[in-house]
Amino acid sequence: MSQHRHPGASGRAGAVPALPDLPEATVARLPEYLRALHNLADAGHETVSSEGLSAAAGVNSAKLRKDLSHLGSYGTRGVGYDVALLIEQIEYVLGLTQRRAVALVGVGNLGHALAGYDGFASRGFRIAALLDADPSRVGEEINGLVVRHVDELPAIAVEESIAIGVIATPAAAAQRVADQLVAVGVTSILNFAPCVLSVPEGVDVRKVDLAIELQILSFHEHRKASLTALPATGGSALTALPGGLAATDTQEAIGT
Amino acid sequence: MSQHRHPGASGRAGAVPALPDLPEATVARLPEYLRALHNLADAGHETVSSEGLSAAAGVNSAKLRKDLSHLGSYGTRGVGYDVALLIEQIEYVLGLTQRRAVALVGVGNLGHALAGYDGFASRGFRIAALLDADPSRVGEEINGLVVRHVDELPAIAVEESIAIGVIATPAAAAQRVADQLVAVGVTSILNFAPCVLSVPEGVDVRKVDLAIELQILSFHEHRKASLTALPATGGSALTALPGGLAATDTQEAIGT
DNA sequence: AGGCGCTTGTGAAGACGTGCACAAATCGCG
DNA sequence: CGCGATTTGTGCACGTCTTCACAAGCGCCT
Repeated sequence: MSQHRHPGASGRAGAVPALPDLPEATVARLPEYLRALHNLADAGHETVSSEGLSAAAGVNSAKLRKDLSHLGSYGTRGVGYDVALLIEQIEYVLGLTQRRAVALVGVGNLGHALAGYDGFASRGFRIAALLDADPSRVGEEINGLVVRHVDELPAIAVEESIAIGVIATPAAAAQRVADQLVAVGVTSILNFAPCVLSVPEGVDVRKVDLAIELQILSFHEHRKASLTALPATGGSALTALPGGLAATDTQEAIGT
Repeated sequence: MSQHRHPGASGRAGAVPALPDLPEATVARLPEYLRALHNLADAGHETVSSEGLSAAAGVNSAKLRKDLSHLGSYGTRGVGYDVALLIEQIEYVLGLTQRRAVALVGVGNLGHALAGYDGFASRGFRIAALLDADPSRVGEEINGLVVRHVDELPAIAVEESIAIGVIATPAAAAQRVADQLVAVGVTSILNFAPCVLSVPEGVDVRKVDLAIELQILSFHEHRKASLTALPATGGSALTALPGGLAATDTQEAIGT
């Protein structure tokens, strides 16, 4: 790409696209901010303070300001952030200005649901292909897309320009699919199969395991149960917990 | 930490086993270890070294040892860990020794898939109720369970002892459902709706947002693209990256 | 124009997580 | 019985993330 002017332009002579290498923790929160911003925009807000936005996104306001400061100074002191401008900025940084094609492999139970999930399209992704290794599933039409055989992947990768692969197969098949995706040049994979994937350097894999989330909750349940079973150390032990139970990823008691 | 207290048989000597408050990062990895251990057990292994297990789980071996050390000393120097014993220990700590009842609210696209997902049952969870607010969906049978109206929640919470609530509704309905779950005593919620939930203190909420995962991958795609587009500053900039691209949560190039 | 209230952006400190490197411990074998 | 090979458990240093607290900047009102 040549000079990719930021959406909002905003001067800064010939500034490079200059994706500042954001902290990973910040990157993980940007989509949340983006969603909150869209909600605010729909509600008619033109500007929002860090306090307001952080509340809508469920994070600490200082954290939000620091996160946003990493992508440049797009706020106005005494006023807040311009909602529309911030949306453009975040979408640019996240690479959402171009609609990315997603190949979904495995149209079983979960794959079916993913194929019909609205959230993808509304966030700038386009499911470009549905694939499965089971011949009996090939040909089925889901949500306007016909399921094709996974061996057609090379051809499909040429037709559509696949940017991201989603694996929703059983664990036993996941590694093979990953290899096939990598072979056709896919460098980002979202893995729903409960297994570890081995991929060459430069390929990013994110994993989502629904059962793991439940197990983490189970731990906290177990822990809470064992705590309430202890009448000792005064009731304060339970009510005075500042945020000790709070998990890194777990949103906690926000109050109203 | 000298006296090993086995989950099942151990004598529950008045005092609660006193779950050592594990670092949250450790808790999040335990389920992964558990899965790897089950695989090893199925493959006939009786013991496993930290090196072997960490490879199977896709983590650093030192990290694994430190994680396991938090739950006590269950390894044997020079030998490794007893697979069966470690499975018991982790399952105990995670509270999986008792099968927990899960209420799934929202049987739309995603809810349907979750209702049919094998991974829950095989990990010690039991979907005890399917609920929906849409009367036209009530009565439908999915995987042997009949969908009931969400207003029946109080009754159901008494019948079954619901430990965890799963929200798979549209975002607009999620907060109301969360309130209903909290009202019947649920203190752990897994939220698939793309919104922030507000819950009272002591209630744990974990969120899974499929679109967010894709957006994070999109960022890395965008970043990789902008890097390869820059021939300047010597090729070293690209090849010399030690692990700079590596994401905290993203598994990276494990090589073979 | 000047002051005042509000909000951003950031320095600094602390909490947390990670990974190296090594001492301690165990087994098997001669 | 002792020795070496092996592997766990952990002290320590380093990097990342979070949070507080506050100066700098902006707009509005008088």
